[in-house]
Amino acid sequence: MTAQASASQTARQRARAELTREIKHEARRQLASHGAEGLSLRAVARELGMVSSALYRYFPSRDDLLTALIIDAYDALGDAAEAASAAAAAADGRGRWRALCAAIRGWALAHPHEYALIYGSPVPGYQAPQATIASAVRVVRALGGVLAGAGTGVGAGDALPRPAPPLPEVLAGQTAIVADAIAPGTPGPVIARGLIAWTQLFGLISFELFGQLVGTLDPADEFFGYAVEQMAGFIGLP
Amino acid sequence: MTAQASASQTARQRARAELTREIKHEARRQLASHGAEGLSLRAVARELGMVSSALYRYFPSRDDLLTALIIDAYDALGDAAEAASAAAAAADGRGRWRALCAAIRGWALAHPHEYALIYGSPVPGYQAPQATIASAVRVVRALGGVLAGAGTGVGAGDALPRPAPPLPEVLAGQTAIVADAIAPGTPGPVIARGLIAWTQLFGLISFELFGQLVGTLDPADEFFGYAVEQMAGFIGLP
DNA sequence: CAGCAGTCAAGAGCGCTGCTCTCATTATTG
DNA sequence: CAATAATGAGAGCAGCGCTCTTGACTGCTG
Repeated sequence: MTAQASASQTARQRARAELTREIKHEARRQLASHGAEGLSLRAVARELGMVSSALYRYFPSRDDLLTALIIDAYDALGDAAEAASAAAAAADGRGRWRALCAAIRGWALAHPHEYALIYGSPVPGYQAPQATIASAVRVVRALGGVLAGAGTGVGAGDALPRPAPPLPEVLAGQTAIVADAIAPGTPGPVIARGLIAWTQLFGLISFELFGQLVGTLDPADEFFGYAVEQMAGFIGLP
Repeated sequence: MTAQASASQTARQRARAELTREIKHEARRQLASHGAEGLSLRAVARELGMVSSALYRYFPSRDDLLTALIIDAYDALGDAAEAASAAAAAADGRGRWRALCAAIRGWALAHPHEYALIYGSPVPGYQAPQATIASAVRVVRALGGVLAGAGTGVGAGDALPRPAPPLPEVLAGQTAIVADAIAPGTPGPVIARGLIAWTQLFGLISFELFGQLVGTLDPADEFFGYAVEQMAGFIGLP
């Protein structure tokens, strides 16, 4: 119920917003160098020249600070994905798929700890709040954009490289929900294959980042490119 | 240089082995209830009725205890995979693939924290020692066993549902190394597709366990089954 | 059989963590 | 201008991983 317009905040409000940003910035720096487990409120406060207890005026707990970083990370990845999707020609489904995969992997390699924060094992007692979901769905929606033009043009699911078996009941309902959210009107089997490609994409990136590929597929660039093309065929992109 | 035969250890040696096992057992219990981050040496010692410093006689650091748990987890998963593979009929490639996937997912769902320990984000400063790799490769080798009978019978990579493009140079070398390790004689494109299926399998399981599927594919049983069949076709299983 | 070397659990203590509470100061509001 | 709310500082609590020292115990050897 403040009479102030949001454009002209009070000095205190501006200072608060500024400090909140600085705290997140410093926390992200520590996250990048020491990982989520090494993120310490006291160290952040120390670096900012304040005392640790003062930090609790801005984030009520360490988990809340982590949640803020998680949302920021989802949004940063969502930005990268949406930008790559928008830059690609709408008619070239496979090209857009390539660009999208490359953008996602590129962001992950550039921000490994932030990627681990959102796609790695969740911190034990930590339950992702509803607020993160809206940001998390953005990258999935970008993938849905590719899917929308995949199977529909040439006659529903028949364009798939192999005849797709009909979906069992529960799965049909689930894919319908997903379709409504990310690619309305897309038939269930196409959605299902897209979701399989989605899990493959992030499974590969996670394996690369988390060290499952060392010693074998170590420079994973070629394998990643190969997988992207194979999965493009798998989801029915021409 | 002890004159004792390993079968008849001294009382001290047996006591040491026993306590080492008990420590790992209690640590695994805490891991299952509080996660890796919540694993506390002091709590383990407390539960065992000893003082924390005594525990350092058995594991020089918390990381060493975690490493022991990681190796145990890889071995447990390897056991489950090998048992499932051995139980399936050798001639039925797709049946063996199904059994293998089900066994791996089943173990993961039954031991989520241990799964997160080995396939989740690695703890920051922690570098997986060489000793873990030997155990980690077992489940991959089990998957290779399925692959060995996949594309070879009907004429190399031509049995694949879609013509597989030739592998780029580096990837060809990498798949050759992998083939030697898990499925000797298998052509590169078959190996590459198998590795893609591998990343898809674990990507899906990780998504399910780490909460990326809640609200959409939440009971993931049907989707998992569908993905297994689709990937079976993808890697060329009849 | 006595003595000695090696092994062990225990205790105290260091520096760190997240978090809470109180208190003085400052900015905003009626 | 005075009341109110927000803010930062400080002290303190319980917990953590880890180190070092101390005293007791075990099993081998002279």
